Amino acid sequence: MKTLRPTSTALRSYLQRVPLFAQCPEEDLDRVTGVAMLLQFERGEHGFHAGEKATRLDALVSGGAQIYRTLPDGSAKTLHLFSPPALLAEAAVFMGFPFPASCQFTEESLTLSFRREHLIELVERDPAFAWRLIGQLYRKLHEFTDMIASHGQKNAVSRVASYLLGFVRSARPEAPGAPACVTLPAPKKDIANYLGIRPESLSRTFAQLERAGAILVEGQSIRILQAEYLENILLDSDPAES
Amino acid sequence: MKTLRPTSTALRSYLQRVPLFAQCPEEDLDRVTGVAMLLQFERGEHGFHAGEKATRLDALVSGGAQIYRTLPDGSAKTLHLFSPPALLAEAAVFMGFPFPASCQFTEESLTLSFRREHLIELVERDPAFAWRLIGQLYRKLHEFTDMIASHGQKNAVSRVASYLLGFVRSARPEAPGAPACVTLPAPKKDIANYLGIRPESLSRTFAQLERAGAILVEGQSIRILQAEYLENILLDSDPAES
DNA sequence: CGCGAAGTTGAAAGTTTTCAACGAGGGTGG
DNA sequence: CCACCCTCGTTGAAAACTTTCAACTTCGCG
Repeated sequence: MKTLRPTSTALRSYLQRVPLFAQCPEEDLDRVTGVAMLLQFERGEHGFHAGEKATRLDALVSGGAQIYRTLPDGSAKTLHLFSPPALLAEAAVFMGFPFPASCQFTEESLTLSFRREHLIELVERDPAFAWRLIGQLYRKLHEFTDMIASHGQKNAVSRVASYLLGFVRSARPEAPGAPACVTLPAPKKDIANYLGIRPESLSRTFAQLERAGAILVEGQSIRILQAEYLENILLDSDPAES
Repeated sequence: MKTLRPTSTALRSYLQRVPLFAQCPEEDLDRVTGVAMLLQFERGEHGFHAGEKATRLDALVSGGAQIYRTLPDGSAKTLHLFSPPALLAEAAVFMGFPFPASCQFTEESLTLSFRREHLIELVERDPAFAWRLIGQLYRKLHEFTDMIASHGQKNAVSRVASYLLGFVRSARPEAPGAPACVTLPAPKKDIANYLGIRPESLSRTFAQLERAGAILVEGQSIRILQAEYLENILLDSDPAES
């Protein structure tokens, strides 16, 4: 981890992309800019470990990160894959609790970080900030809801289809007919872990969807040729029917 | 759904068992008691449906409820199984958003319910209340985290063991050596759905654990004879080893 | 008493995991 | 600059597991 020394205006432009701060009044932004730090992490480095007391809030502004938990048998389960902009473990930080899971950067990353006490001060000064925070937590709860529902899908193909469509839906003010292009937020082995399947199964599933002409895999980026095909997989496990 | 007319003191005693209100100052409790309703739901009845605007907060005080989502293919996935006392969809209510999932009572149940506007008023009057709310959301997030990690477990036996141990750990100020007794919060088919397996698989898994002498199944209640055995399943998929 | 839902059990079918081998890419050191 | 090594990804075949389908039992309730 390295602490960078950016200009104040650079900090400010990063700050405006972070969900929780985006709608803050100018006055708060000024105050926050003064206490923000810009940190750099290398690929594989940890942001925090499960059990540590939360004292700092990291906002991912570039790169990628994953939240994972170590299971009793020693293996790791990825709970969340983050692409910027994203807040990492905001709930634990605000409550001052130990982190319930660990955070590792899947690529070289930059975070905008704040010490806990500064944030608490901010909440107490601005009641609307508390509501924004609650809104963020709601959003995260909602994401987990989606994730658990996805994991409920019977077979690997459905889970992968569901995962890919998640990207198509979220980032799409573009041409509706054009083939959307998705860049995976982490190496495929991590994606597989997140989806609850083995890397081999993910590979086979991609190959299968590629043979069907639904997608085109080019390293870490995937072109969605027939979103319709993927949707049919979710509707019924036989996409050829419709 | 039926609206009951309990005495004010009865309401008050229910209220004190609800997490969010338990630590409220007397003054707030008085105010809340005045606007609380006691509702009765029959088994199978819905508390709310996905997509409806959240206007009322239900706190489960007796019975049981499940939160589920309908998947694209028409099947339902149980996201949460609640035993009293529990808050149902508090985040959606406070944010005034549509419910992201549906709520159905798995047994005849009683809820202590509040209209949204009354709660908003309460938050604005008492800033500490907002923190309690954030704490609740944190707890729920944490639960989801556990749940996703559990679902990551490879085989059905591990998931069931993990599920059972969850009860043992949470409700256990009792004798450490004595066999703990768990009452399932819903019919087995719903438990199976929640665990992401088929009812048949759950049945077989229970039978298997019973043959091993780890548990004793008596209808909806399960006696844990060897918690140690279950823990070993999680440590390594071969409990006989240790 | 009898119906219907819930639960149990068996056997076959279908998926995923596991194990193993191999190829491609990136980074390091000679 | 190239050889080497290690990780990641891919592919095949066998093993393990869960689901599916079907029949049967149990339980609760009208």
